[in-house]
Amino acid sequence: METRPERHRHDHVHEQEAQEGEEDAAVMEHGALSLQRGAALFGRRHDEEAGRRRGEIREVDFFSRDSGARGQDDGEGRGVTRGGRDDVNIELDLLTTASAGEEMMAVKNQKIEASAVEVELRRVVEENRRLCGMLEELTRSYGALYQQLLQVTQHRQHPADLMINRSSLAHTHLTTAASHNTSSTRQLLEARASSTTTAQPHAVVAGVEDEASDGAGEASPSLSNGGNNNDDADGKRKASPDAMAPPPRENGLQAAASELPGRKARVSVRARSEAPMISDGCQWRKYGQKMAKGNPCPRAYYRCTMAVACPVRKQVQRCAEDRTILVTTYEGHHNHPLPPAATTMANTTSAAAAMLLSGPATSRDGAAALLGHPAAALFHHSSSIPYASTMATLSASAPFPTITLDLTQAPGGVAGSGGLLPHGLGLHRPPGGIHPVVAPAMPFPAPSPLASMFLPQRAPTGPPTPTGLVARQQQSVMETVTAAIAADPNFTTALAAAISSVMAGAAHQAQPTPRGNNVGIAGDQASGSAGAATAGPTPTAAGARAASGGSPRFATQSCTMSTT
DNA sequence: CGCGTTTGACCAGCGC
DNA sequence: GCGCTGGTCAAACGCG
Repeated sequence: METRPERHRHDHVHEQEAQEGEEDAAVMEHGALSLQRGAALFGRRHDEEAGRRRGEIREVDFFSRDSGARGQDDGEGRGVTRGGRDDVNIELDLLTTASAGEEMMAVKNQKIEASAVEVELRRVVEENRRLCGMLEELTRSYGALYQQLLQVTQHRQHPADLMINRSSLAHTHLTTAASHNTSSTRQLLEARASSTTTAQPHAVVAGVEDEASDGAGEASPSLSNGGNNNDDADGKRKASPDAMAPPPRENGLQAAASELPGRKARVSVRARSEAPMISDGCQWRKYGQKMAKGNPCPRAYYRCTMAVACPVRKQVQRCAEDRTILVTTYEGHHNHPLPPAATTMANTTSAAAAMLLSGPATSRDGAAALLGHPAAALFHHSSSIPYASTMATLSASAPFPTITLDLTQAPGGVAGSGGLLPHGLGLHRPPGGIHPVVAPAMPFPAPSPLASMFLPQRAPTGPPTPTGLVARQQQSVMETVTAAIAADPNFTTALAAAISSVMAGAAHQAQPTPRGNNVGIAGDQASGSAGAATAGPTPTAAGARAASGGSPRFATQSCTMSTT
């Protein structure tokens, strides 16, 4: 930092020297950048050397024997590095003048060497950065594979639950370089494909595959599968972009998906927010608004506009019971590259949907069904999630399987829409208020990183609130969590990893980690969605649109997952 | 003028 | 078959 000005001065000086013909051709050949950097390094090195020799040489007639250029150079360097100690600088230059020819050559050689070292340093730094990235990716892939191994183990213990999270597997295939040797995984995929005749969430599976194809081909329109799956009535959208989507692949899963059009997964996020919009990294266009039955607040319909034919849609509606709760429902899978923030959310929702549909949810047996889900097994297996001992949901007659991430429950068991039992055992009542469910509780530091994922991008009015500051302070934790989620399409797995990470991070940051936050499975009929997420409109859409820049208060400090 | 929102109309699914 | 509801379309409108 402090040497930067000095470096610039040296660069400037040496450029002048070059222009004045005092630099030989050898130095000039290194180009301006190398020359300058090398000169800068040399300047420091030279100063140090001069300092070591300080006291050995006492002559003071440098200026009288050197060129004007050198004098200028010395003067520049002296000002910065020596703090105005002219004697020191003089000694340095005196040393140079003692043996003018040889010293000049030595200096230039040192400059060349310094520039070479600099270049090498930069190269190494770049390589190190690249390796770090690779290591991170490998770590993520390893974690994903490990969690999937746990799932496989669990599946073998429970043959009835042979439903495999195809999405996570596919994702792993895409993201892990060493995935080509996961024969067991492929076997499981085969088994799953052959078992599509069972009452499985085909729509979700198809959507998952779509996500996989996304990973394979970024802008692959194959996501149209997701669109088909998501469209409960394909014929109803003759003119819609979804209808333009290619037909389902010959894959049996796809065919099965088309056979069960109503089986489309949704992921709903309930967040307590006074802000009209929440940020999920995507761009949305409102295409409709309806008054939903039993809710005075209108429901807004949004479509992803990041791609022409992106099938992802989302619904935004405020909770009838508590209008401070914003329910955002995602549906479908993006067929285009997403920005990191959007990718995180998309992966999260897709993974949640995959988990939901990959389980025996069709039985609608409630708790038993979800308890049999491999994801639930993960919770059981995870020693870092002491409260995740139960996954239950009561039967909900929702037309679509929906998994709800409830971020509205406050720490300490104070719930926004539903109460929390001691130790985080939550009783979540969906907006519809029809199906209370027992939700497993999970410790979360406050504010919840998951909630932070939905940090609002706009606020109706007013300056950033303290909550926003807190959120920024914990951005690193957020990033850790979101990265963990994004790394694994299996939402439950990722969530477990995220929670563990958060807990560790919270301890590291010496931040309080109240255990009032929960992650549970519950029935929610009010919302659902899958895909990417973003801003949510409010009943006051116009005001919401106009408002921006603020940081609405997010009291979301817990996460409850509910499924229907 | 282009883009996004609003809003009434239309369509399909579902229950009675 | 009818009505209700959810979801979507598309013309009208507003804003920058």
